[in-house]
Amino acid sequence: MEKYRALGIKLTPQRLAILNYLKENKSHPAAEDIYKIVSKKFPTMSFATVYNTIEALKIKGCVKELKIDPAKKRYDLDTSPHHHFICTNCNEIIDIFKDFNLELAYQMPKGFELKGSHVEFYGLCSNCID
Amino acid sequence: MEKYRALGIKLTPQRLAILNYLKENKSHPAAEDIYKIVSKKFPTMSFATVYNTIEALKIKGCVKELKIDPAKKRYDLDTSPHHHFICTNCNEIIDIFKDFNLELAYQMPKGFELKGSHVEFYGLCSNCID
DNA sequence: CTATCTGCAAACGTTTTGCATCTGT
DNA sequence: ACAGATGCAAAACGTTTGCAGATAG
Repeated sequence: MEKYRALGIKLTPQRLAILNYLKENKSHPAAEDIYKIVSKKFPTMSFATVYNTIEALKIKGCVKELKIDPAKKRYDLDTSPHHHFICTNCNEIIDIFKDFNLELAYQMPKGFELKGSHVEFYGLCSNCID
Repeated sequence: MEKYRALGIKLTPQRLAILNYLKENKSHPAAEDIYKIVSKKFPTMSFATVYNTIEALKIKGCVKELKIDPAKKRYDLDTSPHHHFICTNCNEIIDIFKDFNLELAYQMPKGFELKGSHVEFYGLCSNCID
């Protein structure tokens, strides 16, 4: 937690609750998921605070925004490079930690600067397969 | 064009213009881009028609919806399997035709059914690199 | 002829914003 | 003390919907 303070992020009780939720929850929640849970503890909390906190974390590079779910942005506290599987039925996202060396496998055209890559696997998760 | 009629899609003048635009334009346009251009020819055309046409094409598998741009859905008339590079500055998307054999490279956990994958490369395009 | 499409406007869900008040450092 | 956060409500944005009238096949 000192890590965040050192980055110049003010640690309000609401923010601590959001951070705790993100740490304990690897389901890559959307803003609404965060709001639903954290507002149980802070009933007056608003969406603005959720978005504001995420924005602050994003700027400091402490949160990644996932583009995998077209309906809403989802967030990942784990900023280490990894990939994702998304269930086309229930939209559950699971992490995939494996390096596919794609930057080596593909040579960009001249004049482009390749910074990274992300693989999205899709299919059915074990809950949806029956 | 007969291809679409055969699929049971009615080819109205608006739809023909949308299809032509998508065919001639490989920039993976969003609904608004389509609307802006096609409504020059059909000034009374509405967004509903753009979305309706895209929906019809999607259902028939003639268009893919890209999740690469978090701000808005973008569409691709090329439904053959391929990947994308997105410029983190201007959001230009370019096609990458190469098979990385990712389905073979990664074994999903038991109980999951892997259907496919998509790689998103990101970085700076040649226009934004200076 | 009729199933389907168009165009308009209103509704929707998510995200952003303005602003007065409050609070962590 | 004060930069920056909160909470509220309104607005913005892309997308979806309902419906009356029009049209492709």
